[in-house]
Amino acid sequence: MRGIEEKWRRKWAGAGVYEPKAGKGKKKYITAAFPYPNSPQHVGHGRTYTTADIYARYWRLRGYNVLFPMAFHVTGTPILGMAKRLREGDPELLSVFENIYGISRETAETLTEPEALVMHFSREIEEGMKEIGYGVDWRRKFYTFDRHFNKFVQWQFRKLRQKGYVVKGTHRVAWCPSDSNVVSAHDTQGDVDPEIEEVAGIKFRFGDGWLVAATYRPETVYGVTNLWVDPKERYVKVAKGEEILYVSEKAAKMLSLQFHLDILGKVDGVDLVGKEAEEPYGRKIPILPAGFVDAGQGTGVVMSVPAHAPYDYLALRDLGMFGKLGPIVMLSYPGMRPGSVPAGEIVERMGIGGQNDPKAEDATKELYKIEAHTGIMGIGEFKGMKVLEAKEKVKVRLVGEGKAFVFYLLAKGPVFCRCGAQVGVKMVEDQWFLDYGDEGWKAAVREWIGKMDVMPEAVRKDYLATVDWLKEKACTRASGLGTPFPFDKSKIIEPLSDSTAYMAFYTIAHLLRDADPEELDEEFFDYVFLGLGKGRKEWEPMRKEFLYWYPLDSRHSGGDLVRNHLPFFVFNHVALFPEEHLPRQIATNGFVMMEGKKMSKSFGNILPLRKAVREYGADVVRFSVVAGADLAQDTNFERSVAEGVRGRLEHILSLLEYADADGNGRMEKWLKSRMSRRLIALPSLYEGLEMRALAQNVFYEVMHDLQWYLKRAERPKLKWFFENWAVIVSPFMPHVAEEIWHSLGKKGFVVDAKFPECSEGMVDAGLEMGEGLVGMVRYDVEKISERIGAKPKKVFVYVPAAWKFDAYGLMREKKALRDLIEWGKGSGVDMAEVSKFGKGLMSRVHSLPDVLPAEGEYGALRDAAGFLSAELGAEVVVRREEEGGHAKAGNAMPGKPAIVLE
RNA sequence: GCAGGGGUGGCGGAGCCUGGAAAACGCGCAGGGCUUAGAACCCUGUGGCCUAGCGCCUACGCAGGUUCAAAUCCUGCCCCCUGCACCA
Repeated sequence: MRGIEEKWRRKWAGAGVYEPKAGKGKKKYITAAFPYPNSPQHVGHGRTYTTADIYARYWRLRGYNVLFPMAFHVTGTPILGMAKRLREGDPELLSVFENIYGISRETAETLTEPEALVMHFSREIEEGMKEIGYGVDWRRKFYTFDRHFNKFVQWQFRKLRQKGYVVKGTHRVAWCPSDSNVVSAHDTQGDVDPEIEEVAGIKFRFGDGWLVAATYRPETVYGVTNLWVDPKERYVKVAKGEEILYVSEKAAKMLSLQFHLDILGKVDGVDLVGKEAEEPYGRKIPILPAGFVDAGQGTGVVMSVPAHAPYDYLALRDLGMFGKLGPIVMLSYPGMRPGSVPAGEIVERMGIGGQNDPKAEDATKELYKIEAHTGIMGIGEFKGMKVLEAKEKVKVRLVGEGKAFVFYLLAKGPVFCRCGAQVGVKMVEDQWFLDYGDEGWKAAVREWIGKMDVMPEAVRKDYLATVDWLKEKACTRASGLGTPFPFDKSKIIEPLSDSTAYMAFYTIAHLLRDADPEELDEEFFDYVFLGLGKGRKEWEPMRKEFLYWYPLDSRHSGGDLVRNHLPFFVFNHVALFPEEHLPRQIATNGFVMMEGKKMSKSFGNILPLRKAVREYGADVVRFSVVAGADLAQDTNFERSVAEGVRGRLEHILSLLEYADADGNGRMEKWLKSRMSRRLIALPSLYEGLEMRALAQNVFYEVMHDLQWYLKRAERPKLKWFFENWAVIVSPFMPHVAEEIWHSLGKKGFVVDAKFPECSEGMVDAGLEMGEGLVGMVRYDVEKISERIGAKPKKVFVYVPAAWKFDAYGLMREKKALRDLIEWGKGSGVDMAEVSKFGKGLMSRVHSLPDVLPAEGEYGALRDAAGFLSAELGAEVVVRREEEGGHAKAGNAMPGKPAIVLE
């Protein structure tokens, strides 16, 4: 198999089959998301590319000029970390390289620079793509750190800025103060996702300044009875602008990432205890000690609402002060007993001992859920309003009155960086954004998504939902490979922002090989991509190339890009190009699992693409990664299935010996009829990328047909079959198809052949029904033999009486016994029989299937009598019910002949 | 919390949009064929019961409803998966 594959790949390449010329006839331009070369590809990566390649190959067969290019996305930071770890000789990574990627230590030691690393994996991936037979136009290959490409991206950002879509502002990120770096989930201890949440810091007048309590429930300020501090912690007096605040020392450290704070002095928590503070509406409340206060979260000060917060209730009870202070019940909800204290009730119900009882956390969550979602405010300006709405109103009001300020902290905190330091929330100044929150831009994007083809269609909703919640996207990073940001060259454009319009760049990439990147200025790209300005003579070919290939006809990627890359891609196209150059279609697919499990390094179950190709052959791998499930679903790569595919393929190739002849007998007509059905159905299946149905129609069901044909035909004549099958299967299995094509003595390549035209006229439903009948009779006879435990010597098959066919047709049409009885009166048939027949059909009168006419049924069975005799090892006699001879003959129904065994 | 998707045999999954004989196709398993043997391949079977097949019964997360007819349409409930960003 491998020899065959390599032979055809070489011939295709030699003939430049996949290097289309612009400007000739109808075209299809198809791209798949370019790979990030930080590892070799596994079979999972193969799914998207194979899907796109199949799609591209289908359109070639339909006579389109098809462009399917590929490049490498080397932008990003992970590759920097990987190079660093290689430099340091990280044993874990070296082991992954050796055991999973198959890269020797000696080679790994040469890959300590990011550039060397990406080039190594790019070559590896490119080789793999060639080996699996993707019809890529490699002349257009580029890397996203190429200077030509950098110029293109910078042009793109200039255009976006001219439209006001590139903006500058502050931005909050999870931040490690020790590393001075942005922290994401894989940088934290325990891989905690550092989720940023907004909280209200409510100010309580205290001495010369304010004690600040952080809360998610600002609306409960009306129920506050006291403040909590941790007596064992140290607190600090700080200046935030004009204001003087008191917070815990640990909290101050975290807050200083968000605000400029000057530390003025220190005070021990225990010294705060017993003092008084004033809540925003003037009530004096005491400051009390509590053990549950976490000085590292929020501000280290907690406002106490004992009626609605189990912790506050418990801490107050632990102090023996419950009842002396409040409680103030400030909201109610359906099902709450009048006069009850919700926090007290839940604490009693759950039998919670004190503030250190772990169950207190569950009680808090449960009560919060009820109160936040169903609660109604009972006191204050917002009395009668839903808690859910009041929450926001109270916050805005307090902030407006200077009695609170908004800040951010990490949910589920405290979160720790791998280096050990506590992670905080930092406000980054001078951050550049792409303003995907711009309503005008969004509206245009929504409109275009409405017009585009989306496959699978169900995903359209996801795109629209994503567009709705998209807002400013930080588009630069401090480091990494890629394109320098044109308005601040010290920054690099981050990977999801430099990969949104590169499909346009492919159209000219091969013509820029020898160009000086410095000459690729705004004027150049304006002319080539937008037709602006006068242009120069030497730019003409590129302008033509772009105008020919654009718009992009189909974009392919994994479903994981639906929430980021793909909407960005639409946003950027909408911003840059006129409507006639906007993408026409997006197709996304699910993941590939390995033997039912997610592929991952830790499971050690990653099957590299090139290894799979070596083991099973390119065509088998291509088929296996796409045919197992519909586009949207996750699919499963199973070795047993791949082996099954390979086995069937070998079987089918062994039938090539029968490809020397054509025939026009009953069974050849039958096979042509079956195939014609598929040929007629296939275009819409290919165009809709209905992978599961395609797999059935070009492979599995074709096998079934062949098996029946081989059983029924005297001497197989498969020339016509192979001539057509080679073409329709070639998108999935181009190498095998090419081999068949040439063994038939065909000229040219099958990958360039014309998709077989087929007319309805070649479908013979009657013939197929007849064969169905033959199969059914065989099945029934075997069933009966089994039941009576004896092989028959003679089998009588009775075709029903002619009148039954008329009666059946009448029942199908009228669906009423009365009409049949009327008909029976004039037919001369015994009325008892007519009535019995009709009653038998009544229960399923709404779903009677189409059947052959009497002569057709008789003819089909008579023709197959010899075959049935041989199969059943008994003489088979086909008779008409009218001929009589056996009592059971009367049981015959259209589509269900009576059978008598002797 | 918000958004999106999903519950069908031993398993992966068709069927749902557009109601009309659920389980296509594959995997696994069982029996048989071909082989010195094996692998591969081929054939047959695979919810239960049965008055020889053409038959009956039971099944599509749970509970209702609409209909001559519901896996499919409607209502309520239960459970599961994915995403929530600056990152590939």
